[in-house]
Amino acid sequence: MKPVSTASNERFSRAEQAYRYVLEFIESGRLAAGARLPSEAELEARLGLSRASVREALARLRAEGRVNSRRGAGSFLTQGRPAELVRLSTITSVPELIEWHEFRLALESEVASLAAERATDEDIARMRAAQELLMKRLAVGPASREDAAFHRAIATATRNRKLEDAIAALANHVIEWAHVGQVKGVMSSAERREIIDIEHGEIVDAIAERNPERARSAVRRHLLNGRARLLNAAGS
Amino acid sequence: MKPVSTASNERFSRAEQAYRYVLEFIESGRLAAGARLPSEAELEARLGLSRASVREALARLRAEGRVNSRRGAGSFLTQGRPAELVRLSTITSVPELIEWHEFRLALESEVASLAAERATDEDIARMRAAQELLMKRLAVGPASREDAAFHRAIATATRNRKLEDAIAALANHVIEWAHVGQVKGVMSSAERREIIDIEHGEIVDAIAERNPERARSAVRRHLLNGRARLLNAAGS
DNA sequence: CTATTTTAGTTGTCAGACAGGTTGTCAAGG
DNA sequence: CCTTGACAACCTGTCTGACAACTAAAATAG
Repeated sequence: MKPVSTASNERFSRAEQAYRYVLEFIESGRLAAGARLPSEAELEARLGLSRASVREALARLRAEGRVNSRRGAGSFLTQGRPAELVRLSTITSVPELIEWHEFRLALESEVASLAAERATDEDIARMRAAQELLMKRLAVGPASREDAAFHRAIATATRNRKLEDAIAALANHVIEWAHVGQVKGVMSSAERREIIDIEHGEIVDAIAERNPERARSAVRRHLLNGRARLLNAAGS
Repeated sequence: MKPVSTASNERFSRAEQAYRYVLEFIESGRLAAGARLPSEAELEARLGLSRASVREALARLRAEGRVNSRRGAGSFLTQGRPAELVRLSTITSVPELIEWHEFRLALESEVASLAAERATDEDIARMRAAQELLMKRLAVGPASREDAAFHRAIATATRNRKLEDAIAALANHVIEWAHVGQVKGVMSSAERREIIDIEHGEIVDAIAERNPERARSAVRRHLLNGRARLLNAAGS
């Protein structure tokens, strides 16, 4: 049953042969956007491979977003673009930093609201723990990682993987490039620490009390204050 | 008023359950970079799934570059991380569709609010034009592109390129995969058209009025209604 | 101690089967 | 005419069991 291996073919796994075949089929343009591609059984027959190999190839194409499979119906070409969301590129200017900051604000305020609706007691305990760790580290130096971890702990409570991933990536990204704005400034580090403690505390309290609106505005205030701190140091 | 529960739903495919399990295992940090993950047989036993499902999950992780497998040896974590925000990959289940929908809601409501603060008269004219085009096309058939264009017109007014790009990508993505939910509705297409017309009208009016809060809640209502329409099979 | 062989464990692939969902057909009834 | 409902054919998702190809570590022979 197995295909006579013209030994040069054996450099690719069976699954990869199938992958290349389908990919070429797609990119040759023989299929319109959204069209159905041959069924797994059909490919199996055409390629002389087992369904497992064919399915492995399709799984890869699915993960790459080129193909979409619907049970009972078939596998279809994805219409339009290959689609990434947005790339986290290097930040080179203050306006760009602000753009990301707005992006973050949009996600985090909604996240806080959702967290207030869905957080378990364990979630809230984790937030408090993260906050405590952050303050402890902040007492002896910078603590970007811990700050990101705190925001991530909130995102976890939403039970939404996409939001969680985005928050984690964004928090890291914005924090990492914060040096584009002049951070060191008007405020003593002790002062900053105290403000962060208060603001984070308000966020967690609002979530603990299951108050979505309060959580949303607490986050909003926190991030807007952070932005103001960032900018007015650069401004004056 | 209770939100649709996204967390405990058993509607994840088996392969996706496995995917999420392994992904969480990876990201929990219990594994060093380059370390070996549990064998397929082990995962099979832990999750109570068949090897086929486990392999499908691993295939996806391989395609995403998080894992690489060596025959005879095992599957290993890849070292180093891609610095993307979040990838718009295949949507395979209703809960996943809802996750993206929530993501979109977070961005779009903030976008509407910013648009209300910043939109020029030209921006608003463009929104109205996009809306008109959408309704015209909707009269003769589906008009996903035009719908996405409308939402993008709003995003443009924020003068934030990151938000604009993300909105465009997300609107396309969610719309494109909408078939995962139950699209066929209790509602006639004429009814749907009218509702969309009204809801979109409210959004533009709020922005034209320069009323951020009203714009935010109009978008919120629009998207939540859209989601309800999408999921409608379970509803009422 | 070194070199070789054995052995247990792991991924890749094959085969067949069934479950659960979709789509087009077609006849009955308005 | 066309709508409606049942139905059959088809498709993907998943399970089961098996074997082949390969690796790495243990066991063994020198």
